Amino acid sequence: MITLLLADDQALVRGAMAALLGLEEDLEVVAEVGSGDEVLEAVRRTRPDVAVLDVEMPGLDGISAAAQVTRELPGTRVLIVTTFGRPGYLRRALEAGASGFVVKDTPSHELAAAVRTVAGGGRVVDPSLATEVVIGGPNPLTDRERQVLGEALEGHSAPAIAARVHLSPGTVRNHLSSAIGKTGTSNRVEAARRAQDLGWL
Amino acid sequence: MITLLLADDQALVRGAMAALLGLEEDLEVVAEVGSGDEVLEAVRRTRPDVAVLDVEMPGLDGISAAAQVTRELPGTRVLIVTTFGRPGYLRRALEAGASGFVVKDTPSHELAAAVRTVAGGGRVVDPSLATEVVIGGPNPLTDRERQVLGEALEGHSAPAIAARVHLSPGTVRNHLSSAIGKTGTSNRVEAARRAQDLGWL
DNA sequence: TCTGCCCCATGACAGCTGTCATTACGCAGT
DNA sequence: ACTGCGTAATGACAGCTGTCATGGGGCAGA
Repeated sequence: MITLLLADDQALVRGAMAALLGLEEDLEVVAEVGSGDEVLEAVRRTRPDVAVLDVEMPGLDGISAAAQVTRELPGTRVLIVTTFGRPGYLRRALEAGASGFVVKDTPSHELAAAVRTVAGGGRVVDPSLATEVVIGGPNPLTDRERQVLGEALEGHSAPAIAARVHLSPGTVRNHLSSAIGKTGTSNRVEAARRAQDLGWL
Repeated sequence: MITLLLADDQALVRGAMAALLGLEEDLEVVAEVGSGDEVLEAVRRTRPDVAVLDVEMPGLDGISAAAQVTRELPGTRVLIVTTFGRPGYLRRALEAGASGFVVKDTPSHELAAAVRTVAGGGRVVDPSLATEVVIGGPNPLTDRERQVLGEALEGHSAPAIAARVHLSPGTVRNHLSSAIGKTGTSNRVEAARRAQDLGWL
């Protein structure tokens, strides 16, 4: 019997996945949580074979939670299940020690198969994303560029961003200009969107 | 026996919801589709009692699909299930003839209850969103403002938007300025985000 | 040590942005 | 007929944006 923990902020989706996996003879959902902050505690308590984590969650995101779990309780393997198939997510998930990465577009019957593979010590990776990771290469943005781009995503102006991160407006614009160049876009909004799509934020 | 159609672009979520609802004695999933374009055809073919539709789907969105269904086959009632609890979505869903509106944050066991209520001719509406609709009031944006704001959301500049919608750059800026005023924001990016959150796009 | 990279900053430039006043047309409702 | 609204356009203004050149400091690797 393979025991499972499910983490997804959308209660309906979480419950539905529990129902889906509960139909399998050899799988048992032993814990469900709705935020990344609760994952570690629940894993400590229930010691599941596999933790199925969503990336987008309030509080701690699924990838950070995966890092916690693989560091403290390596007996529990991690399978990341996410809405957004961003190459950067996959890279970061694997760096965090996740054993599998599946997008929510995949057929539902493959989820149980992925869980079994991961539980058996294997790895499951979306093939189309894997190729994108190879093509896309590593994240070229510096820390400051990411930070400033993240603020720009909210719609703040350069002077506003400067005040928030304690820099001069001119420096903010330099970082933005650099990020625009690296993303191959022509303004901060496009740059922020592209960076997010590639998982560079 | 209540028959159901499920529409959600994420196969995993769709399958999981089918599993969840399939556990209920009195419910039966008779059709599953992954895009809004397929909804009407599937409803015509299977004549379900309730169509459970996601809003965010490729092609035709869930609300437009709901309008098609309630117009052509009023015997099938529509329950909208969405990730984003935007007030404007609720308003538009009800205008489109939907009988229920549920966000994916709601507990999974309530979904079956919502389905039964809708099937019985009742209405299900998320109470917190209902109050927001009352407070928020109707969409104040004009057609042009929505159109221009939608382009701005993509990160296009005023001259670029002007070329796309066949207007003068000055006129585009006038519409944007007006939209910024109506949303109570201070630039086009914030305005577009706010408008989207309120379901005004 | 020297090179390279990241960081921070300034100044200058052309171009874009948000606002306002003003004009004009068409199309409703009164 | 008159008013109001949406649409479209222009011109002007201050301020913001993206780019470039240039300077400096720190910190790693060769």
